[in-house]
Amino acid sequence: MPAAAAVPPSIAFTSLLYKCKAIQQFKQTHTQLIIRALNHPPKSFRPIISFASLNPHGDINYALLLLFQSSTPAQIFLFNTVIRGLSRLSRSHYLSTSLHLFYRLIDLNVAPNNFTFTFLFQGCASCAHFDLGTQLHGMVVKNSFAYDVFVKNSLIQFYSVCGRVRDARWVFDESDDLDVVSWNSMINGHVRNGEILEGLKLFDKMPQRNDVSWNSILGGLVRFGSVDDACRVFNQMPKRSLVSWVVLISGFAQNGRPKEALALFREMQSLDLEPNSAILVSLLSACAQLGALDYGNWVYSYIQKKCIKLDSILCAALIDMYAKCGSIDLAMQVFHSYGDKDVSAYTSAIFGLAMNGHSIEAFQLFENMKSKGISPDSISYIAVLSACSHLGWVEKGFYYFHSMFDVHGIKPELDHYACMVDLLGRAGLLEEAENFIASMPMKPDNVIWGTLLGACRVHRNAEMGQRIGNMLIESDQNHDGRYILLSNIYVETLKGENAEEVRKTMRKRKIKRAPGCSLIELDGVVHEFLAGDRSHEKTQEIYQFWEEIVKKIKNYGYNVETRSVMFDIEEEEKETVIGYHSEKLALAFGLICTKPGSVIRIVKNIRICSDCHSAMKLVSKVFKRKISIRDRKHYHHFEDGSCSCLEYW
DNA sequence: GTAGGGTTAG
Repeated sequence: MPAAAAVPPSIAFTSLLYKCKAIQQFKQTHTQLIIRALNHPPKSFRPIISFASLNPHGDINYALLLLFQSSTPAQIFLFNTVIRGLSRLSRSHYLSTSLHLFYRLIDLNVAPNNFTFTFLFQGCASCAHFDLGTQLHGMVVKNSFAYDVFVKNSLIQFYSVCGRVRDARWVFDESDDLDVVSWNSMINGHVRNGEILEGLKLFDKMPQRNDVSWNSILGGLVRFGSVDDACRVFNQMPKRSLVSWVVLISGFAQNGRPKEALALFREMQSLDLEPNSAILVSLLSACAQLGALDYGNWVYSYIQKKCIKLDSILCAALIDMYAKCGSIDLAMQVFHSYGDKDVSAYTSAIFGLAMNGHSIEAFQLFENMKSKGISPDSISYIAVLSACSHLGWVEKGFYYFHSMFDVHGIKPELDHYACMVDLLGRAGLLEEAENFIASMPMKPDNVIWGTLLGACRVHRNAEMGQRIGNMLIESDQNHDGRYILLSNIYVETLKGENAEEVRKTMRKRKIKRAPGCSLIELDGVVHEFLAGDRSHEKTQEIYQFWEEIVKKIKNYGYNVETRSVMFDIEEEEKETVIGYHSEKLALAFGLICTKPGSVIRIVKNIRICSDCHSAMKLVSKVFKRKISIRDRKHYHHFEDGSCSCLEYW
């Protein structure tokens, strides 16, 4: 035998276990240990239980098994390690297991210590288990572990997460040995509960600030204050960490300011800072909002180049970006190439298929997901209901709506009801939609009524439209879109006077109509057009070319359709206004600047009008171009004279 | 070969 045999294998393997970094290495060593040492020597328990409990690739059940199999006397250290691992998993059944271990310790006459309580409070915080946490707090006070600053900090965190900011503050105020983490936890407690001013007050009083405190304030302003205030704080910060960039970039992306998100990222790049996956998710969301496919492609290639792990969030964001940029094929390529599909990857793909006019495939994917044993969640139901809506499949919609609770125990929320109202409304079943709203177990919100109002317009129901429209503009006076909808319903049902009344009210209340705006990306630069816009550097060319386009498509039967224009302008002017709708300018620009045969992609902030819709169909035929337009609600892929929406919109 | 906490993320 070689000289190494002199070292007893159990000790040799135990020391090897400490050195393992990767799961494969750990498993191999572990297997060898079991084979060569015939069993787990007591000394090997610590590294194995630590790895199994705490490593992301570990196995908490294995740790539990070993803990209970051990014939040596119970050691508080090992119990604490497993409780710590359980707490991290943030699932209530794991929290019960932790509690079970805690009582077992007491049964065995082993005293829990300050570590035990810290980990238990972390578990209570991650499951927001208020009752259990307060009971344990009582024990902590009795055992005077409450003097440990770690225990106190975990209590502050626990109460804050449970929304009990007063209790958290009580722990904080009672203590005289606070450290920087206590301050940060308390500031964050105020901020996450919407008490920004309290958070700021504490921030001002803080003896020393590190970047975590700044980031808490920054995050609070993004969530509950304003992104502009957050910007000001960002500019004042003595030192920014990666988290600061994450917060502000995602703040822009989530508040409908995608261009600023991209601009801030550019600034970050100029400082040679590398983005993490949270930033990439925000960039993808910004690209999705802008329809910026080239930029989105760049993000994807960056992920591949830097070998950034494609987790399920990043994967879902990529699928969403491609789908919203009109490239459903690329979206599905990402989806299929992703090995570890979870419900969010499926949901993004189902949404993407539905929104791009492939509802049948969306249903198939939903069924396919279930057959793989992945349970649909509340959001995936919204995706599949929207697929029903795109096809006008009312019965199927109700089938899914009922199966949600009956089969999967998911209670329908406002969004699901809104999908159903949209489905019924678009299918022309307006009264059924109204009855459905009346049957809701919760109070319908304005989004639901707005959905029905939209359906009233599509189906020209002036009576119901008037009733609901008036109710809506009174209950939410600042929403410009609903005034427009109502006045258009009047115009289209030949009730010009009523329409004029709506306009008057709008003027009196100083409500401005949000301008229609279209975006088109060219070589990574996003160009923006408003209706009748003359600010683009190629304006002259664009307008001239549009005139040529109109001449050509008129030969194929194009007639300017002015039905959906405001009623209070002359017929001739209507033609001019409608003639230069933003998507037409973007289209002309796209035709001038892109190679023949390439796809033209446009994103519009409001819904496309019927005149633009028929013009696009003809252009796709006459100029032999695929045109994809994403409007506020739907996708329109125009090809050879027809549209993927099949006129159902 | 006995450890622990605070900020971000669809």
